[in-house]
Amino acid sequence: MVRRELTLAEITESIADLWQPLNEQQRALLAKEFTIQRFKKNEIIYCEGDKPTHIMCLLSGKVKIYKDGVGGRTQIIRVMKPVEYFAYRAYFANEEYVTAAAAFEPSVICMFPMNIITKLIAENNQLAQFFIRQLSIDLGIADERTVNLTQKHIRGRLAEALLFLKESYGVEEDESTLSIYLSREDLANLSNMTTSNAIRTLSIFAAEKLITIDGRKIKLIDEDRLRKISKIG
Amino acid sequence: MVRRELTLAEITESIADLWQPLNEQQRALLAKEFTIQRFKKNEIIYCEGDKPTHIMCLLSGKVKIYKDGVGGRTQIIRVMKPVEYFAYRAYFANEEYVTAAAAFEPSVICMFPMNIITKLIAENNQLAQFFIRQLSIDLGIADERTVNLTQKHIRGRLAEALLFLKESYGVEEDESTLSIYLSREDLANLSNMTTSNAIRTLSIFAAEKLITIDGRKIKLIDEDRLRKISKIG
DNA sequence: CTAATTTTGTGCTCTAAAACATAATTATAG
DNA sequence: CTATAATTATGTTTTAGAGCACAAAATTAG
Repeated sequence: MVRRELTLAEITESIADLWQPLNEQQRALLAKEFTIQRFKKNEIIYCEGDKPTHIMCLLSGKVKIYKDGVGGRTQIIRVMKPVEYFAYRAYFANEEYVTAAAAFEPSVICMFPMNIITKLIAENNQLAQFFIRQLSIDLGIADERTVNLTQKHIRGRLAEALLFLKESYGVEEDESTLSIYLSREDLANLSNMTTSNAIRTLSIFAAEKLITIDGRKIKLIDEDRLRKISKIG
Repeated sequence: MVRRELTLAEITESIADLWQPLNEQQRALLAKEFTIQRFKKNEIIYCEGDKPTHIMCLLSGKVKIYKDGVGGRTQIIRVMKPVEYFAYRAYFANEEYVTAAAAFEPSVICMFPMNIITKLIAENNQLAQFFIRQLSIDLGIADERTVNLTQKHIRGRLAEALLFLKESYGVEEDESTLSIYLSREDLANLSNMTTSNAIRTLSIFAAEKLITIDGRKIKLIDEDRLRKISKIG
């Protein structure tokens, strides 16, 4: 892959949510201040406890937001796809990060200093409303997720994770192979189970012809039934 | 208890977070539009699936935000104390409620139409920032909670819930009896466990002299150890 | 290419917590 | 005040899922 520089035009097209509400002067300010950073596969983007300074926009690649809990277990809280914004919550709440972020795949991230963003928010109400909306959506997802992760059984949680991955990252040309190739461990951390249970349950799903597996390639065969399994828990 | 009408002065003092950023004209608009509603113990305030129309401010009483999940189980997502705002997330996200709310105790709630609030947000940036901050804080709590509820063991979750209740609602004059008297079922729904496990674990805690129980009165005796149990999970 | 390491797959064991059963209390309703 | 229902308490059984062991396969490093 050629690592040429992205042009300003390409970037501003990508970051529309942030860019569009701004006037000329505000855009000039933002254009002057952002930086682009590249992350390798599995590279950590920020850690729990770090002080937040920048809002990040994933331009390309795939990113996980996760949290290490008790007993060496990890929970993937959400996943980011282009062109989504993340890493700003803690700053707004005036906290350190309570989560960490890492790249599933090689990723390109655009960073804007949060002090600029708060300045822009203060003078641009549409931008404020963008964040209100985004945070509200994410909070709803978090509430939903809490209940699903705590109440559903393993099969339900894994089925849900597979459908969620399809929804988030889409499928390949065959219309059914997930476009993201996760390790069994990541899949387990997404669905709140041990790695061996993720492996086992995946095998069972394959035996039941709900999916086919070929290494990390997962193909959803019977989505209706997966949806049912996810629903009933 | 006398159910006299609250005066405007009393109310505006209570709702400072919302009121304070506003100018005279905005305050007049808000004062004209709010309503006060009383809820009996255990009365439902709104249901999952309802369309959100008002932001609510709990003036007095105690409220739970909860979610019914699979298999007849319920998860208490958060609890409200005076003078906190709630029930606005879904409106901002342009969704129906994904949670329900009910009164733990007789409660008085001040309701403001959300269309007025959005109008005020559009013209008052401080108000917008209040919501950004609040949503950011709540999202951090939700992320934290997801991991605690999924990874900690029963003892850890119950200890955490007890400490959380102290922090949220405080204690009586003896400095150690929780000011909220929950049913064992509510306690279980708060800590993601069955009612019998809440009862059992509470008894064990009492036997270990971590707490004393007298009906629904719970007294925290050894907070340090409770904190340790909560921490290690 | 070979060795070392990581990831995946399966089987087996063990345990935390759910599910169930049954009293004993305590509220609530008529 | 009594009857009914709900809540609390405890004991027992069952089971979902964690934990562990080990082998096979796939990556990665040298």
